[in-house]
Amino acid sequence: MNSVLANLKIDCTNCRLRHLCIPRGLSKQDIQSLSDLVHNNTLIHKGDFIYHQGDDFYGLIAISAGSAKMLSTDSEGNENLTNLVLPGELIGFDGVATDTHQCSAIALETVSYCRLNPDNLDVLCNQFPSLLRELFSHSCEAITESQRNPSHKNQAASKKLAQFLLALSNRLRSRGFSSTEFNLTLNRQDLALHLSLTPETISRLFSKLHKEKVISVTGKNIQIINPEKLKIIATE
Amino acid sequence: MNSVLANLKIDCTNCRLRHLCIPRGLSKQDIQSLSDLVHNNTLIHKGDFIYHQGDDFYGLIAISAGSAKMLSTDSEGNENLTNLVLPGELIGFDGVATDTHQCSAIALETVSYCRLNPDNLDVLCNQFPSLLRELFSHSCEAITESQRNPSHKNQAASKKLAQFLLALSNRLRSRGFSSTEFNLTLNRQDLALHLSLTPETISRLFSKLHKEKVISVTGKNIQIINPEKLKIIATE
DNA sequence: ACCACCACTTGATCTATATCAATAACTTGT
DNA sequence: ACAAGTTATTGATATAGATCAAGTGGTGGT
Repeated sequence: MNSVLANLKIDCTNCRLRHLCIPRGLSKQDIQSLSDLVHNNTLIHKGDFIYHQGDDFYGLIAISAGSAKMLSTDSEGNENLTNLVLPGELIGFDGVATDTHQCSAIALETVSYCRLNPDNLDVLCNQFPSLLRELFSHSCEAITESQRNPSHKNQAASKKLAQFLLALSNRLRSRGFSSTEFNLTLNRQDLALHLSLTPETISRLFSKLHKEKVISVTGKNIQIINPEKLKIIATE
Repeated sequence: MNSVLANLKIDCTNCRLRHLCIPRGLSKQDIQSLSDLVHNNTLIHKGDFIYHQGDDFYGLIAISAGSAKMLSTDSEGNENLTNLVLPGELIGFDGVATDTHQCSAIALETVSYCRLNPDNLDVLCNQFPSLLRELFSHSCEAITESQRNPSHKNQAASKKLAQFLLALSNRLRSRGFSSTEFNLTLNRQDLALHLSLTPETISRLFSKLHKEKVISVTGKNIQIINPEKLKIIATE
């Protein structure tokens, strides 16, 4: 490949997201080794599955662009939207313990991702205990997070929505995106599923917050107009 | 110590819980090394804290007898009962990522536990990558579990309670206890907190299930009389 | 550009569970 | 064994959000 595009090849050493992704805590040399083993920047489209619930463990996946949703269907057939995944975030942990994915990961828009497959993950973990240590720490953080702030918890619907919006805003900021205006890639149905509410309630809440000039809602475009007020709603 | 009690000294190689505890996946020799580094069988009483939220990471702790509750207070001061812990279960993961415990662990009755302190954990993980691998797997399982089956999720109160009782019954069975009759060490208030309900609702549900002869409730003693019916309630 | 479909909004009603309140049954300490 | 405090039960009422229903708007395909 002799084009200018060749110079744009992204690997882990020059990835803008490297401090948010797998290599946290690795040396520069370690990152190079990681980079050699990672499948870089696979591109998929809206609605495509990154992996399906029930699939063999597909490896650890860092979303480099776009967003995805994690969907899990329980034994009764009820769907659960466990997470919204943003660029720089890592998924695939649901396949580690059982070697079978317990959730599906589905693109909400065009998504680009990097993947460390299970074999290479083993190789790398044997070579660099610090990576495994990092992954252990990462997964412990996720447990604590999901147990301490369960978005499903019974509480005022407005509080749940405000907390979701503020958490999303913070995650976007920490990843270099605007924290005050963003595109909500989840639709009302998915958001309702995530917060254990109905689409009608979500819709009414958006209308109310819009009318009260706390946020501006135009379809999927959200602007946070009065973050202070939103924080009050999130805590009352 | 020249008494017969000396012969009862329990270490990881002869612990009845070894297959449920930290050593899953370790060789016999590895288990011996583990045993040498573990503080065995500390005894504490009802209401005592194993560690407090905010404490420095205290290590990984295996409950060998008795039960405990994990309590987490969020920034607004709301308490959350994230888990009930049974003998053979491992806690302390909430201190790994930040080196500070994000939850408190409190004995619900007389509790005996073994502890692997942070320094020895590091030593052991460097020596036996398979232990770290095991811990990583364990924590991934916990993430998946808590995201897939959020006990806080909005759904019929009777369904949440039935699911809780069945899950508890299964955990007890897998640890060699009776799955049909047990002592509920959580009080109504704690159980309400755990399921995001009120103590009044818990009480009414117990009365109803008792009247319908699904379970028998005498204070904290629970007998599961009609497990099939309970399963139906848990899924409807 | 138009049509058909799907997602979203808005309104009216219903219901499960919270809340408030009073009593009953345990615990704990002396 | 008793008193005092705590925890659990039971009842009456209020309310947030689900459900049912109808209408609106945006999107994608031909």
